[in-house]
Amino acid sequence: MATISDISRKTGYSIMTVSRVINNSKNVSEKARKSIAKAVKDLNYTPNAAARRLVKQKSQTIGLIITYEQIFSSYYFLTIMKGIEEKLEKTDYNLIMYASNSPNVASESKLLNLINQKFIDGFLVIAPSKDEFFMKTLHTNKIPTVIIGASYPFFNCVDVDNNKATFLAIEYLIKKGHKSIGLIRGTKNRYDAIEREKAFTECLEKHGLEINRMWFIDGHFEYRQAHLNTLKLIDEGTLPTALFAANDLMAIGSIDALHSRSIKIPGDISIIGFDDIDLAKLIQPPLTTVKQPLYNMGEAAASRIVELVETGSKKTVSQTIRMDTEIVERESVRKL
Amino acid sequence: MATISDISRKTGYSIMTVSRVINNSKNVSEKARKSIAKAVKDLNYTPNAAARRLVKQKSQTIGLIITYEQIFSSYYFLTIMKGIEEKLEKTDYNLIMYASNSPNVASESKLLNLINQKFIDGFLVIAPSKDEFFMKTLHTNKIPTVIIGASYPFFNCVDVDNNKATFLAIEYLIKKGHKSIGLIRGTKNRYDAIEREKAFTECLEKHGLEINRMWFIDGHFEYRQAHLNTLKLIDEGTLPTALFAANDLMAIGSIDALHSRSIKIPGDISIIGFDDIDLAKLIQPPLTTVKQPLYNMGEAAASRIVELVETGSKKTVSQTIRMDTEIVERESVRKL
DNA sequence: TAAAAATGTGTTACCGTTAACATAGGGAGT
DNA sequence: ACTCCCTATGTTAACGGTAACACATTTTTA
Repeated sequence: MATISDISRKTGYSIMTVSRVINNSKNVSEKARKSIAKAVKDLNYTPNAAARRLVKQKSQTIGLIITYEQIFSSYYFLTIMKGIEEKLEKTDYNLIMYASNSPNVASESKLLNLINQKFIDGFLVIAPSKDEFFMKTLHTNKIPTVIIGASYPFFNCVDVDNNKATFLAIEYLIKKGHKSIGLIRGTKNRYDAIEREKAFTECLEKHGLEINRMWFIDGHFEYRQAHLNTLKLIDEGTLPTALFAANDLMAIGSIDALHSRSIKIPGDISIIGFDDIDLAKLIQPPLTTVKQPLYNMGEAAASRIVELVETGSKKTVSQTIRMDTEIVERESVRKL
Repeated sequence: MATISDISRKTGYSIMTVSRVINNSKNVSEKARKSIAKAVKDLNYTPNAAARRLVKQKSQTIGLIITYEQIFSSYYFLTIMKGIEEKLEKTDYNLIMYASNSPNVASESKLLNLINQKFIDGFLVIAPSKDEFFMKTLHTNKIPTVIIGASYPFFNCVDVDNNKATFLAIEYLIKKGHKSIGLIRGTKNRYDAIEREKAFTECLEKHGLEINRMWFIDGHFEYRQAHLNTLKLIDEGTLPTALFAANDLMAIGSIDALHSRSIKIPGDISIIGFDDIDLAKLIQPPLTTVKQPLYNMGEAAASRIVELVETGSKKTVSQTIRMDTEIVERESVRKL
C-alpha cells in the first residue's frame, strides 16, 4: 500500500506538502495540489488510519451499542442505524457496532479500554433499557455518549416526546369516535414502553374513558408476542373498538392475529401503531401510525456525538433533542 | 493514559523490557516481570492499539459482515456471533460488526480500504446469499475471509452438510411412518435454503414418496411469512401428516398458525425444524429439530480466520470445515 | 579452564502521519 | 530601496510501540 512518502517521491514535493493536500489545508499552490492529487489517485493512496490515530490521539470512530432486544425489533433499529451511517459517512468518522448482553462486550473494563486505547472516541446507544448496567459506566467515566430513543437523565439524548406522541394517537382515536380503547404494550423495562403506557392511561383518564385492564395486551415490542396475546384476547375476552400499539411490529402482529380470526380491520376494530416502519405501509390494510422520524433521529445523534467528541464532552452541557412526531393516516382506523 | 515509558520510568527498566513483559516474551527475570506487572496494574496501563498497529502493520481486528436478512432471523445469527466473540476473546483479536446492504458499508471500495488501511485484517461472513456482490470483491482481492453457514466455492467455509442433515430429518419422519410430507422453505437465494430444498425432494424421490408442490410453503426463513402462508394452506388446501421446516423460526411460525386453527401438534400433524435455536425447547410442544452446532461453527470460523490472518491467506489452501448435525428429539413429531 | 551458549537488559531505528517551527521568495507599503 | 508580511514549501520531532541488534553477565559444555 502506498504511503505519503511514495506520493512525495513521485511528485517531488515534501511529505508535508502532500499531507497538506490530503487534509485540504490552505497555503498550497494549485500546481502542487493538482500534481499530488493525481499521484494519490494513480497510486490508489489512502491514509494509514493507525498512523493518524497515533499522532492525533483520536480514532475517528464511534461505537454503536445495541442490545439484543433491539436486534429483534429490527426495523426500528435498522432505520436509526441507516441515519447514523449516512450522516457519519459525510464526516471523517467510522462506525463500529457492538452488540451488548454478550458477556464480553460492553463490560465495564472493555468499554473503558475501548476509550483508553483510543480505539473509539465516543458511543451511540440505541434505546437502552432502564437498568442497563453499562450506562452507569458511561456516565461515571464521562465518556462521550449520545442516546437514541430514550430520555436518560444526565445524558445527551435524541428522542421523541412519548407523552405528546401518545396523546396524539389516542386523541386521534377519540376524535374518530372510539370510546373503548386497548393497549398493546412494549417491553416493561424500557423507557419508551413505560412512557407510552403512562401517557395512554393519562389520556384516557383525561377524557373520562374507561381503562380496562383486560385490554392491555403484552407485546414485548415483538411481533410474535403481540400476535399470540391478541389471539388469546380474541378467544377469551371481548374486544375494544380500537387498539393502540406501542410499536408497529406489535400492531402488525395483532392485525395478523385478528385477520386469522376473520375480524375485519378497520371494519370490526381499528388499530393504530407507533414508529412508521417500512412494513407499515405494505401490509393490508396499510397501518395508520404515529411516525417517529427514526432516520432523522439517527442523523441528529450522529451529528451530536461528533460535536461532543470534537469539542470534548466535558465542556458541553447535556441536552436532549426532541424530535416531532405526527400521525400518518392510512387505512387501519375508521370513524365510528 | 499511561504509556510504556511511564512504566519504564516508574520501574527503572528500559521500555524494551517493559514491552517484553507486556508481550510475555521470555528472557525476562522474574524480578523485572513482577515489578513491571505491578506498575502496569497500578498505572492501569493498556497498550495503545494505534501504535501497535502502526509498527506491526496489522490491526488485530476481524470484521464480521452480516446482511440485513440475518438480523431478522436473529437467533441463528446471534448464536453464531456468540461463538465467534467468545473464541476471539481468547486471542488478541477484536471484532467489528458490519451490516451490509446499507449503501455505505461493504461497497467494493470501502471493503478494500478497510484492508488497505490496516483497519481490519480479515473478514467473517455469515450466510451470504448466492449473488452477494461483495463476495466477488473479497475473492478477487484475496482478502482473508471465512464464511459461516454457506459453502461458497473458492472460500474457506464453516458449514454443515445440508444434504445429509436434511436426509436425517426426512428419513426420521419416514421412519415414524409419515408418507405425506410438506416443506417450509427458506429464502430462495441462499445456499442453505437451496440445498435443503434439493435434498428434500431427492430424499422423497429416493423413498418413492409423492412430492406435492401444494405442500411447499414459502417461509423466507422468517416467522411471519411461515405463519401467514401456513394459515393460507390450512384454509385453502389439505395438510400433509408432517412438515419439514428449513429453519426453526419458520417451524415455530407454522406451529403458531396450526394452533390458532386448533390443529394439534403432533396429534394432527408432525413438524420438524432445523437449527435448534433457544426458542425451540421453550415452545409448546417442544420442537424436534436438526441441531446445527451454531455456537461451535462460530468458534471454528473464528479460529480459522485468525489462522489465515496469521499465516497469510495466500499460503493456505481454501478448505471447508463440515460440522456434524444430529436430530434433537422433542415432542413435535409423533409415530403414525 | 577456555570457549560457547544462554540469559537479561539496553540502544537504535522505524512504522506513517501531523504539528510546530523554519525558510525562501514575492508584493505591498512607505 | 527597505522593511514587513504573506505564501508556498521544507525540516524536525514527536505519537507509542516493536524488531533487530548489541552488550554484559552468567551458565553450560568440551
